[in-house]
Amino acid sequence: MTKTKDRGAVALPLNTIIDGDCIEVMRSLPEASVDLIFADPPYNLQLRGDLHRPDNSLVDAVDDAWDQFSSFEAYDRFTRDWLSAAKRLLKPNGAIWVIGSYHNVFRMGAELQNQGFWILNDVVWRKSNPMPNFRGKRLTNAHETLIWASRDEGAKYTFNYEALKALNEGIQMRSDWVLPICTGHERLKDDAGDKAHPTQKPESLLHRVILGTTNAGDVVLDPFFGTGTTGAVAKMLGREYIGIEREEAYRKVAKKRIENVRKFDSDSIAVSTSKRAEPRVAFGVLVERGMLRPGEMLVSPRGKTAKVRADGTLIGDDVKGSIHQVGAHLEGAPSCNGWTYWHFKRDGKQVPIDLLRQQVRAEMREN
Amino acid sequence: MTKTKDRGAVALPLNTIIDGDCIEVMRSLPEASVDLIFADPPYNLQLRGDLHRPDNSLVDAVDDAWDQFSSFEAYDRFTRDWLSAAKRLLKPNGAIWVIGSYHNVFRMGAELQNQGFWILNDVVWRKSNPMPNFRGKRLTNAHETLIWASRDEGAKYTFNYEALKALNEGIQMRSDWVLPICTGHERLKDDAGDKAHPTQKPESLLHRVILGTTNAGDVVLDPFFGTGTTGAVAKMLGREYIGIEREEAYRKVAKKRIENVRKFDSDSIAVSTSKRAEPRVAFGVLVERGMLRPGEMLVSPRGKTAKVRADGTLIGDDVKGSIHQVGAHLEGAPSCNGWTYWHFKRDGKQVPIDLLRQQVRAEMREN
DNA sequence: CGTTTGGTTGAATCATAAC
DNA sequence: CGTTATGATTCAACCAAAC
Repeated sequence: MTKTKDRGAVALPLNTIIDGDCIEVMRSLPEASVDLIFADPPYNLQLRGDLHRPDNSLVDAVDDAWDQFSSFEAYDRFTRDWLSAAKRLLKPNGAIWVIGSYHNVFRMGAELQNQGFWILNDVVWRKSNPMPNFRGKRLTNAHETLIWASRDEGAKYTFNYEALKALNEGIQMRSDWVLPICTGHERLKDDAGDKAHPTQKPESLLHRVILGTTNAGDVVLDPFFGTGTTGAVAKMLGREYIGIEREEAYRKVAKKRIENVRKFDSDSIAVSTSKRAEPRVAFGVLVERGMLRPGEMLVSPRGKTAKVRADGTLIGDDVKGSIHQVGAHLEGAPSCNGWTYWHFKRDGKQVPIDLLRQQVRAEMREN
Repeated sequence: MTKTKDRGAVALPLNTIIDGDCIEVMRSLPEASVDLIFADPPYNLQLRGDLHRPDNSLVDAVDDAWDQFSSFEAYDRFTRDWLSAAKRLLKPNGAIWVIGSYHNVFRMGAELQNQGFWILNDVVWRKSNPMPNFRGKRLTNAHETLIWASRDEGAKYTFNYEALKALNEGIQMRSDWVLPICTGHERLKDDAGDKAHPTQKPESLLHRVILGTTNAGDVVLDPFFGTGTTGAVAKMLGREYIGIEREEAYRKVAKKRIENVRKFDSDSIAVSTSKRAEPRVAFGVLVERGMLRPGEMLVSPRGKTAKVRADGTLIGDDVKGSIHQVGAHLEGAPSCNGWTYWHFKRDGKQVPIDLLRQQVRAEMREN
């Protein structure tokens, strides 16, 4: 899996997690060699005292040393340094994603502009299940903000418009994304059973970022690698990753995690480019949320099969397209409701995919 | 309707629209005299050329002179000046709302922090009907960002938690608000039938802001008044407004608009309040009034018991003190609300002692 | 085995009046 | 001003145990 790309004198260590401070490491890597950077830096939360829930339990806050800065000036200096090192690494048509909260995102956004990055969108991750405001003193902090920017104004950045549109019921993707926070089995635990990292991001978020703004084979670098969500999703989607992480415990967890990830096959990774492909339902969301996996086979009541692709389309023996199109073709029918036609296997039984849609709808209703 | 508030030498011109540059005007008004500022400054859009829809019609872009700045530095200087003038105007417990897009909001947010404002929330206005991205080159820009900040860290800002919770079907209000953009009858037209202002904000947005973060009678200032949405909603909700606007055409439209607005009656303006705003009642008063008798046993939901003493304290097996102290001790909790924790028996049923406090408060209101 | 219930938790700048 | 005491406050998701 590990390989390198030679860029003149220095090699680019692909699909590895580099130990060290991200600024120093980035400065040591060859310039103009990376297609996309995804960065989830410390938020500088500035929490004051303890916080208890109404039931008197204590909230496990982010109080790690790596999130502490002495002042806005110190945080700005840090931001300036890592962003300029990142810019140097990007190819001319490369792009960057950063994520943050109101504590730090305004400073990151301003510095991106100061350094000549060109903001393409700010994107709101609307959390379907945020932590409430326990004291009733403010609004529930229910979102985080991502900024997507190209290296320079006028850059020919990558944007898979049709793939994201397919993920969004055939309607063009908006700048607000409703996704659950990372919990349950996806949330990595340490040996003691506690969360391995206080701020692990959901794979669904990275799925959308990487699918939408890179091509297969692109190099994706994450300078604040943590537990390696970026690397795991990049590997699934057939992209090359480079992680930088200075905490040994995080590196260890990330390495093991990514080793267990299987790359989806090429058919599954291919995204829609046809303007005709306009699925009328958000089948792609099931894939994005991990309810169905790219490469997984769906079955019809009469035994026809088709394979799930990462952008929410299907591929059969001699046909590809939406769940409805593929179903109609296999049945020789003018139309077909893919939601009731296609089934997946769970515990030996065949279950219609419509069941999964109902689950998603239930979650969406709650917003 | 027009009136003034004297603050020493200079009068505060309430419910008027002041002609002039907002920085100069704000500097001329008395300091620490305003409860809330709502600011919708120029976004510095940096548009590059005309944009046409797929049907070749031309998009009517924001290309007004007031939105043009020569550089980020010029925009930052402008932001610094109007924000510092605004901060001077705010009462110690005052607060500010600003709204912007990714073009300017990061610079505003950073400058708010630089000047010592304390960010309380960033709020996403998620547009239910945004303009699509006609070129398919980016995500649909479907939201704008508001920042809510108090004048200083530690300020006792106004937040009508219960009112916003009621607006949200009984669930606490989140930081993402889904509201339609301003269209239809609400969208003001000029004499030629064109939109009177390119960026008129919906009244629903200001309704939520003003209802949630001011009290009736508070002074709300808008330094970029435009067509006066802030003034119109402030008047409806029984708040005093001050508008500053340098364009005569906007002032004229705003004045006429607000004259036609009727204030809601007092009952409609009153909002749900929290228990915190209710007068404090000493537990001993219940004993004093014979609602509970010394020697009577109180019971917790989980079966703990304590005895009422004549001085309004409780005594348990190995602890005595206030209803809160004894409850906290018996539960091993850092704190405990004795009013909801302790119950007395009436007709065989367990009733929380908070019911008795409500009776006392009802009697107090009648006097 | 399916369903219900109870417990836990998540990037959080989370109190205030009285003394 | 600091200290002490009162007392207000939660939503969705997941999981394990109970039924």
